[in-house]
Amino acid sequence: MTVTNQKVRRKKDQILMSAIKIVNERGHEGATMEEIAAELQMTKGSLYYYFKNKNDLLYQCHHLVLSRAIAEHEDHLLENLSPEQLLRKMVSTHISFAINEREIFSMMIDPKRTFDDGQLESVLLLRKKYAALFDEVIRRGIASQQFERSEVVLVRMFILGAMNWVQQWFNEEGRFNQEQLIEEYADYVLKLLKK
Amino acid sequence: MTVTNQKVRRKKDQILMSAIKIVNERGHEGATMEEIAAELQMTKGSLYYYFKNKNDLLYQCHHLVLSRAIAEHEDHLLENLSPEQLLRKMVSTHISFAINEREIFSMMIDPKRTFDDGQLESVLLLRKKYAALFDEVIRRGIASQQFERSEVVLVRMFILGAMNWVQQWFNEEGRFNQEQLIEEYADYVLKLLKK
Amino acid sequence: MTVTNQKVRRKKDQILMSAIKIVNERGHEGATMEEIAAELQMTKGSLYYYFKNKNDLLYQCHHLVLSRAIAEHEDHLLENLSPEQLLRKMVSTHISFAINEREIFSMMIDPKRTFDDGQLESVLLLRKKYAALFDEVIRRGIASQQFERSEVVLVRMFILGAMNWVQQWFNEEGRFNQEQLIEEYADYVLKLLKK
Amino acid sequence: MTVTNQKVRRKKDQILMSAIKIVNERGHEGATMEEIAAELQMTKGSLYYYFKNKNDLLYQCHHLVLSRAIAEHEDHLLENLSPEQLLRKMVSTHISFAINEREIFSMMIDPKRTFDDGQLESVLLLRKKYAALFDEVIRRGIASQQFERSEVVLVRMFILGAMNWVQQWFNEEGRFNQEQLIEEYADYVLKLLKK
DNA sequence: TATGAATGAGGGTTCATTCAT
DNA sequence: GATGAATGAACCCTCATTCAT
Repeated sequence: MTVTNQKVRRKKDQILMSAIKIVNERGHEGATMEEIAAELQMTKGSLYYYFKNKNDLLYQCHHLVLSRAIAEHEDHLLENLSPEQLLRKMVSTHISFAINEREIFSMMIDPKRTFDDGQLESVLLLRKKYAALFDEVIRRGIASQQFERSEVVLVRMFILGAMNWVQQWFNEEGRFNQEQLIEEYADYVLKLLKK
Repeated sequence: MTVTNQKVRRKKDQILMSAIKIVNERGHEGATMEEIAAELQMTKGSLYYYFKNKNDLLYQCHHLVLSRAIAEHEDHLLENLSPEQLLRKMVSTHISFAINEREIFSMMIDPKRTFDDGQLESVLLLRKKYAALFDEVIRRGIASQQFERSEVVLVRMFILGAMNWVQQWFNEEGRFNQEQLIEEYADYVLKLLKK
Repeated sequence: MTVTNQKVRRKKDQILMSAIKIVNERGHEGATMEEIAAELQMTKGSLYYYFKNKNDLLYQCHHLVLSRAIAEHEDHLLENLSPEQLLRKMVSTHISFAINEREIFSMMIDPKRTFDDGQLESVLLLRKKYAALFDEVIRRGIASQQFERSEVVLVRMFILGAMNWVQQWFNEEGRFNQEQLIEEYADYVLKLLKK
Repeated sequence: MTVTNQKVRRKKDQILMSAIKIVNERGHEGATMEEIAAELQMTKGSLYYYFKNKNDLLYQCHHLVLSRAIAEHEDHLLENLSPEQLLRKMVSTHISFAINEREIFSMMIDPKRTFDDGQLESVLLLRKKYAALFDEVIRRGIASQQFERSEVVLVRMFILGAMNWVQQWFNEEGRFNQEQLIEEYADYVLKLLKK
């Protein structure tokens, strides 16, 4: 990759981070190209040098986020842990993303109304991949007879939903800190799954 | 209340129903005053006779839906059921609302972005009341030693999150229908809570 | 037709005239909705109450103009004149339109790049109708053996082109006035056609 | 001229050819500097090394095309042909340009809208020269008593208009090909002029 | 009460143009 | 000579809101 491409890549990433921040503050309809640009002391027009249009920008935000989370989960999968240990790590990763990269993760909501066909396909693929990681662990647990047989897809949805919701209310100053929250939630998840 | 006021009240309700429908279809940013009015064969301008502005209309939609859900839960609470039976009913009510009043209900997700201060206070109050209903049942279960001791607030958040998330993916044509979904989810909830 | 519809109709016509004027001065790409509105002391946004978008406005301009010209030609056709007399009248009408309603007529130029499929079809139909009026007269002349046999379509194109071009250069203060021009051009046309 | 200047000259010509092509495809408002540059695997910015601005580029396109057409006509004038033969050749040249250099040639239609004062003067001069070539032939024909006496300017306008119009409708796939069209049109022109 | 009509602020997008490197 | 990057003005269009009737 040329030096130039690296610079473009870095700039694109900056814009993405800026966009993610604004979108999270204002919602993806409330976020304007103007604001996203202003965050980086650029002008609206400049964004179009890097992204085809607002939708494209939004799409790439989404893509970036999901990719990172997937990568982290995949690292865990390579570590050769028991299903329970593995799942605890994944819960931790997921909730950490949801809280600490709140801006990023909250974009998981409602792609169907936002993206066009080409983008949607790609996003849906990535989401499927993300979900599959959890399904995989759950299936391992069932196979090793540590987890109860169940509708894997449904229980995974249940768990992901519970964890995603954390962003809506979690607040560092509240009664629980992040670690406690994660531990507690991991317990819930395992109680749900184990025999 | 005068006859006139009754008529106004009735019209307001019609508008709310129309608004709820459109908002559920298009999202609250995608819904336009034009469409909401058209649904009732009115014109945009007329809406402003009944509601101060779009925000006010949206707020009252939200209020209405949340109130109804609360009322339904409260009915269950009066029925003198076991904590388990009660919770199953509440899960059913909640998920039904989440699916059928998709968008309006999901305004719960981020009211701070939508409502102004006066409205926000009222909404937050209603939400607190809503949450308290679940806490109440959980506490009853713990008191009767059917449910395990736990951080009531945390586990309630976990459960509500799991159920809210349903709107993101549930689809009538999928592998599970609404009833099956509810039953399964109720099982999960109870597995989580019971000793 | 209701009174209201009449008022809308009249307003629409005003806007069309305004649009025609601006488009003629600036070209249809150079003409902005802003300017068209300003001409009538309206605001940009108001135009969208009457027309779906710029393209629609442009389309209706075009349609209006052609319809009027067609109507005038059709009046002549009913008058029971000899092909030569008829053609002289049509030349007069066409050139008059081209000069006096310059703004209007110059829109006949290049619809393919401006209109979308639905509009294009309608415009093309109207143009075909317009052309057919001339073809009809030419055919009558040939049938009555006053005009020479020829490729009707081609010779009609030749004639219309010659007349349309007048708008590009004619100028009231020039060596010829409008009447002289029309008479001379009618002579050319007939010289071209007659045996 | 230095070697460098020659290279610049050659590059300028390449750009002009590219611009002419794009303008002919997209119209002079639809053509973007980006596209023109892309055609030559250059970047937008580079064009500004060779041309002051888009208008300048357009102007030079126009100038080039018009000059070529004039040159071609002048070649014919040197060939010592009869007025009729000469005119046929000129009709052929003109129509060929009108069709093949569609957009550039049709800038002839309204230069006042496109060019600034300095450019306009030059263009108008060139056009006058162009028209004069036709007038010359017509006068020769009248002088040699082959053509009928007439208002030379008017009849020339008539003829040029008829030929320019060809761009509006001619289409390679139509009933007539370019050669047939030219022959037929030449016949019309001569029928118009000859005694 | 209801509406037709108008408004204006603002958003997304395009593109000619500039300029440091 | 050439380019990458940025700019900003302008444009089309949407929509909540207003107000006279």
